[in-house]
Amino acid sequence: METAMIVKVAVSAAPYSIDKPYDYLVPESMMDTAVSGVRVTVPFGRGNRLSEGMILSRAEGEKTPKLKPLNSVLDQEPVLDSRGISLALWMRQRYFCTMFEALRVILPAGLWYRIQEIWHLTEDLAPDVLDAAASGVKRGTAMVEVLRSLNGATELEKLRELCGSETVFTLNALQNAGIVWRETAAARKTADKNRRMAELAIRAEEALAVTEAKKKSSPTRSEVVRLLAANGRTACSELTYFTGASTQVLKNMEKDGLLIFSEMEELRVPVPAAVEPGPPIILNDEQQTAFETILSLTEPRKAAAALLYGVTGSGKTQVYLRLVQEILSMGRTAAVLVPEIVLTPQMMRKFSSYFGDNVAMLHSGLRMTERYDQWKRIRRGEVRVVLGTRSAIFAPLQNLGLIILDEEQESSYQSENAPQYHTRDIAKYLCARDQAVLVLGSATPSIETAWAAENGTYRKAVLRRRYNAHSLPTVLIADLRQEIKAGNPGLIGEDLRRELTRNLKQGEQSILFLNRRGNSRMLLCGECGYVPECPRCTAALTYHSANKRLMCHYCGYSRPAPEDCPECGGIMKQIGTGTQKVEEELKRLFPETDVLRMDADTASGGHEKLLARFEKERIPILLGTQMVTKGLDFENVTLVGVLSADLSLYVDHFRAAERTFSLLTQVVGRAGRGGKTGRAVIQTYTPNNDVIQCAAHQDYDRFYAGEIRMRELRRCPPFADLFTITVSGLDEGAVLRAAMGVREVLRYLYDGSKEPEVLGPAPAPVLRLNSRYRYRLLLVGKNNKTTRDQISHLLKDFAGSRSNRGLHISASCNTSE
DNA sequence: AGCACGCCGACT
DNA sequence: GTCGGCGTGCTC
Repeated sequence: METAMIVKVAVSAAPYSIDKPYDYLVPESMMDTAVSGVRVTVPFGRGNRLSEGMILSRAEGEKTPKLKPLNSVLDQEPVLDSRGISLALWMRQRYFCTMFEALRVILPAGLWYRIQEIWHLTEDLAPDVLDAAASGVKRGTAMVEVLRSLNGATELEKLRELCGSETVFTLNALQNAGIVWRETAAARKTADKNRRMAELAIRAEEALAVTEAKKKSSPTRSEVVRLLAANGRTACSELTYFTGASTQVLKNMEKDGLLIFSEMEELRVPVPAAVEPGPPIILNDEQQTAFETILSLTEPRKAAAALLYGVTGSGKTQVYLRLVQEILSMGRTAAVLVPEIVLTPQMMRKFSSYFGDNVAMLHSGLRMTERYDQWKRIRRGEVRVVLGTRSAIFAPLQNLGLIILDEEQESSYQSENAPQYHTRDIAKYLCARDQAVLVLGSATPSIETAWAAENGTYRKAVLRRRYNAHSLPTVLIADLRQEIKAGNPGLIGEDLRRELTRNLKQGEQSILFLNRRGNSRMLLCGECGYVPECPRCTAALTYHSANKRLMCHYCGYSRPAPEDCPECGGIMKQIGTGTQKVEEELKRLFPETDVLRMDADTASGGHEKLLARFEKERIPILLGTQMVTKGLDFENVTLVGVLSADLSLYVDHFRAAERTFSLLTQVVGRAGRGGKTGRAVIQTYTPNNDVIQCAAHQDYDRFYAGEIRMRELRRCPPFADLFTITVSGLDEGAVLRAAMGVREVLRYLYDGSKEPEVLGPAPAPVLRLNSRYRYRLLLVGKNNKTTRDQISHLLKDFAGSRSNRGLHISASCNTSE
């Protein structure tokens, strides 16, 4: 038996159904560098296409003919240790993703490479010799022509676009004949889409002349040129937003000599100014007790978790700071996670004032390179505290002693795209691994966390006193049904109007909150009722006033808003209860008053700026969606209005009540944080609803008592887990049939057992997304290894079956939506 | 998924 | 005869 050095590799090209460690030979030249935790490129599949991979382990083994050698080693030293590899393995079975998908979220984006295959014509061959040889290969002559037109070398993807599906076959045949050769390059992904700029390549008048002449056939080009002529150099992302031109359109325009691209350095994220070291932290008795309770968990060096239940304004941050100080003094490290860091500047300031260079801030605003640098600093042990959002949980801290999840109930802790990990799960895993303490902080804990604290799984520490001891706001529940009876169909009822008037008179500021995501405003034909819909999704297009375009919030499709109805020629009207509509109503009611609107439409310029304006210029009314609820802390705000509390309450999701309660409680807590007592007005059509009542009284305990009963009754978390299995594809009938097939498999599997229960298939909330129909099945049971393994098998079987060609299947557990 | 192989019918 | 369609099986 001949032996050789063999490595096990997680291959990125392997989809879920065939994901496993693949064995590769280590060539002599890579003997020193090909160790576990380094990334490699490997030939994979029949065509030996190059794929990225990561070495998981290495050992001497039998040399079988099947084994292929590694192609190259990408890292000089490992980017992941064995514990990181174990984490990826754990995520793989927990989130139904491939090993490589897990690795992709664990490592910082700036570290990743983009594999390029560049094909060259053999340079030293005379053209006629080359042609003669190419004519012997199927489609060879055409391929050679294409390559010649591209100066003899180009990327595989480009050739694919131009030559179709048989490209790889033809190239391989040409390569065997010595006519072309393949270069593979692994380029660092540095291009950030926001930094790519475009400008006109020729004089504006010339460019306009060209495109205006062809305006009929290529209106988008004409739009792009007009915008560039008016604005000069513009970011490609903006061009896309304002004109609807795809990247392909822009690329083609470059090719035709109309545009040139350039890269612009993104603005540097301001380095937190050197802050004065903070004064010693003095805790009040309640905080001290909470601090000691949690600290006592660190002593036996056994993994443990605590819920820090602290009402708004009770000073949770002070407790966090003290805990981190203690952990550092023990020689260990700490991670502090927040839902959205740009909204917690006070927290960032505090952490830098107490921990200085010892703390690394990780948030989405960082440039990829900056993020990568922070990662390197953490890895080298130069940083011992990390403060950041969701993905900061993967910061490579050594000797971890403490993880804090602030506002642990926030849905932003769950990733929206595969793998749909929840930061809390990862934190639990890491704490168990490192015998660290997990602190879940919240004024409105998730029901699962509160349950675990109730039954003793978590310790519980409580802060019930508001820090500055000012009283709770006076809350008024306004009954919108009365408004309708009184013939006022508007969005702002009498009570709210009265309170607003009072605030305006007193020169105090107000915040109005529209309990709805984003800004949804549609166009509707006033005559025939036609509503423009997305051609790719089952969704109405929303109207954006900033660019006067209709856009799809799901897939990004956009087109110019028509003035007349394309069906009947009638005049198009704007409808929807978005913030813009509220703004108009406010203008009617208070014509003299400034209103600052903050939503998805206006926030592109950065909401910090808007918030700063609100505070500085003392603009009387701030109107916004979800984002106005978080972290706002303004002395002069004495009135908060919730326009329609029902909007998020009657949603078909087991978390609807929890979210609404949390949202309303936070909003109400915004009022009167200065010396003055605040007021809150909650408008609703169901004033007797328990959730709204509890939120109005800031009564979490009562809310919890009611909700936990409901969860048990309905078999929702924490009493059962909800697995969602989604089947998608282009043909609705095929998707539905396949989903029914999956149901049969599950029914058969669980026949006779009480659990798990199988529900569905039902259409997804957005049935068609990006031209794909989606049907879902629900599995109600316990998220344990057995069930996960069964689902995993099901997914693999499904993907492996011929009859499911063109269909896709995925699974997730307890996810939002 | 992505690719090659191989087996058939419709053309030069 | 050969081109290209699609069904089938494999990925170290």
